[in-house]
This record gives sequence, structure tokens and C-alpha cells, in this order.
Amino acid sequence: MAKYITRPNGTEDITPKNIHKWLTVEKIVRETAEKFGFSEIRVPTFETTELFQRSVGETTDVVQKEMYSVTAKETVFTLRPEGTAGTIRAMLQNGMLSEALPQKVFYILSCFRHERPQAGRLREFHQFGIEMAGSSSPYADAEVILLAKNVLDTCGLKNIILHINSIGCPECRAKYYDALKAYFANATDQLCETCLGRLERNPMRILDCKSPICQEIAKDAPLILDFLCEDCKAHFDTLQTALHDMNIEFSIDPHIVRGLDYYTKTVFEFISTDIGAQGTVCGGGRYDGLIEQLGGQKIPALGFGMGLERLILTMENQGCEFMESSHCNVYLAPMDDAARPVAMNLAAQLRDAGIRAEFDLANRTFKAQMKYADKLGTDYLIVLGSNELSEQSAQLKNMKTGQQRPIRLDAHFIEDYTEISLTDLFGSPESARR
RNA sequence: GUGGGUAUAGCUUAGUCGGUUAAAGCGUCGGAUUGUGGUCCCGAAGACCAAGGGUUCGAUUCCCUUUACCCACCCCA
Repeated sequence: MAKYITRPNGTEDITPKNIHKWLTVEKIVRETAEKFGFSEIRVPTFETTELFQRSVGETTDVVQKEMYSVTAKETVFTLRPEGTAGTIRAMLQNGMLSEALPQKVFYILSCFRHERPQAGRLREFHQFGIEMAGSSSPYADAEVILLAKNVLDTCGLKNIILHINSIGCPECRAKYYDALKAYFANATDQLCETCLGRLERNPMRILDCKSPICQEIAKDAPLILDFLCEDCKAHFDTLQTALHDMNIEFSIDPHIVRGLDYYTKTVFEFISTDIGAQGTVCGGGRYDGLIEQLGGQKIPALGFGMGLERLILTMENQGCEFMESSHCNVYLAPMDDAARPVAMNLAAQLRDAGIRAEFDLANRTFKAQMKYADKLGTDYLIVLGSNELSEQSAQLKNMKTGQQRPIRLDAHFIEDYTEISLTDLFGSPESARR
């Protein structure tokens, strides 16, 4: 008890008891992404630190205080704090952006951020994400949102609110920043300390402050939407029309400010109120400048990240259904040492036929084997004693119904098993084949 | 980084106003007469009561420190 080595703070073990939940969402996410024409990509868990500094942004909290970095052989590496940077880097490095555009990829990976853990926030967390590079169309924005929505719906989630906003291009944002700074300049004595710092670096974050005083002050602050240039405004309008056309409900939230520097124009979040303070299940947007910033051509792009822990948490709290875990199909119960090799051999035959088969490996008594098989939740059980071995025939017991049917142990073994299991499932093997 | 809370068997929790062998449920293992499970019944194993220090004749119970975990701020998925 005293000297166990425990897992690092903020990490989680996913045990066999819970793995079905992960398999469920991973399946949904893969199938949905593929339906939308996205292909899976896998990138390294760590990258050179410079990649994140240049993409996520030198002044962001993520880069300034949340990265796990190590120096190895004089190079500084960092465990990825998010998926976009590495993915775009990989697309560039593998020449994918010189192929026909748009390029559409998705990934399932873990990210690392050194924050204080709390409900829905871990230091190692898992993300499903997609990136689409090479489309400036607002329909691409709609498509990406649609894909996220599709995943959430397929998971069975309810009460997930979509918030969207546009933070404009660098040109309109510059004008907006000036206006914001001018507005808050009158209230510098009342703003909280963190907001005072934000005023210089990123005044938009003040709009997001939870302090009631700051909220009160920010209530009448100018809105980014009033400062959008023609192009950004048209883009945002078309996106809204597209969402309406697809019957996607959303609300415009001028206070959404993404904490990663690369975002431009559209930003969005899917928020759940069922998992505590960290309610953002999915967040993303457009980052038209990022590829160029990383040394590529001027190619517009967009994507999102979806927190799988938060997704599963919401599903649990809403009572959503998960796939069943895989369970034992046939348990072979050897009654003595003579029967053990026979059990092993029969199990091998079953496995070759694609059936999950197990047999006693703990030298349990016969009765204990029955109990154990019951705990495994096996569909069928076969008792192998001296009688069975000498007659080359045993009983295949259906553990749900208790019914037993004879099964030959010779060359007809698999044939008999198939016959009986199909009859149990469909009434008769013939109707199964129809 | 800043707050608040919690720390007793594998899990979920009692409990000791400081006093000999720390309790229950679940789980695990085994039994309930000879080769058939699930319910019920019986039994067993399993905890130096997070760690270190202090007060005391005596601490798992009180005090301090540390650590871990949880929740919130912050930030974000």
C-alpha cells in the first residue's frame, strides 16, 4: 500500500472495464470523419519546441507556462499541447499541400499541458481533431462544424450548444484592438489585474473575464462584429446562412476568444453544461495564416479539436449508450489434466474460426470453473471430462438458457458449433443464411 | 501559479468525544456429500487507519509539515 508507484498527476489509466467507451467514440469519430472525406494521419508525440512557439503563439498561456519540454542532445523538444501544429507541419513536410486541395485529415491523439487538473481537465488528454487545408469557402467552415455536430449527435448527446463568432482577419482585428484599448483606457483603475495585462497583449480576452466587475465594464464594449471588413463580414454571413440551411442551431457569441494565436475569422465552440466548469467539448475555427507562418504557401485552413475525455464524460452524465465490450464466446472446462491439452486444441480450432475461446488456466475445481465462466459472461461452455474424451462428444451448454446440445469433438467440431450457434441466434441455420 | 476540500482493506464507506485483537457492503478465494454457473446461506484472505514529526503514560483519532487526489480560479479540449 505504502510504496506503490502511482501514475503522474493529471493522467488517467483506461482499464479494460472502461475501454468499450473509448472504442465506441473512436469508432464513431473515425466513421464520421471518413464519411466526410477525411483520412487519418498520425504524427509524432513530440516536436521541436519552436514549432509550437511559431504556431500556437509565443504569448499564449499554453506556450508560456503549460508545455512539457525537455532538452535532449542540445535540441529542445515539447510534448504536443495540441494537434494542429504537428499536423500542419506533417502536411507541409510530406508535400501534401502540393497535391490537389483541399487536403482533409483527421487524428486521434493525446496532448499534454501542465495545468492544474480538475473535472474535465487532465494533463494528458485525448483529442479527436480534423484539419482541412486549401479552402477559403465559408462552406468549408460549415462543413467542419457539421462534422463535429454529426459526431456529437451520433454519440447521442443532447443539450450541446454551438457558439460561433468571427474574430476577423489581421486587418480588421487590428482596428478592433485599437477601439477596445480606447474603450478600456477609461476604466484601467477598475479592471482586475489579469485584465490589465490583457489590455496590452490581447484586449479581446477581457470580454471573456469571469470577474463581475470586468464583465460589467465590458458590457458596452465595442464588438468585433462591427469591425469586420467586407470580406470577413460576407464570409461570416454566408456561414450563418449555410448553418441555417442545414438546420444547425447556433448562437453568436462575440465573447468567444480562442487562446491560440493562429485563429482568424470563424471560431466556434460546442459547450456542454453537464460536466462541470470545463464545458467546451469541441473548439475550433479557421487559421488562414498558419501555413504561411510555418513556412508554407499562403493556404487558408481550418479545423477543430474535440476532447475525448469530455465527450465521454458528457455521454456518461447523460446516460448515453456505449458499444458492448467483447466477451468470451466459448469457455472450455477441462475436468482433469488429461483434458487440458484437448481444451487447448479445441480452443485453437475455435479461434481459427474467429470465435473467442478460453479455457481454464488457473487449475480451478470443476465447480469453480463454472462460476468463473459465468463471471466471464461466456455464451457457451463445454465440459471436458473422461467420458467426453472417450466418446469424442460433449455437451455445448448455452449459458443464457441453460440448454445443452451434443457437439462432436472430432473433425466435425466447428461444423457442429456453427450449426448450434446459428440455430440459437436465428432459429435455424437455414434462416440465418437467407 | 492561486484558493477550498478530502486522505481508513482492490472498490465504496462506517468508526474511535485519544485507551487491549479497526467495522460493513461490493469484489476476490473457498465451502454447502460424489461431474453443471447465476439467487440465498456459511467461511477465509485482505488495512502497520497517506507519509514524517509533535503533544501524551498511550494517537488511526488532537496539532504541524509534506505528499497525493478532488473541486474551483486561470486557461482550454
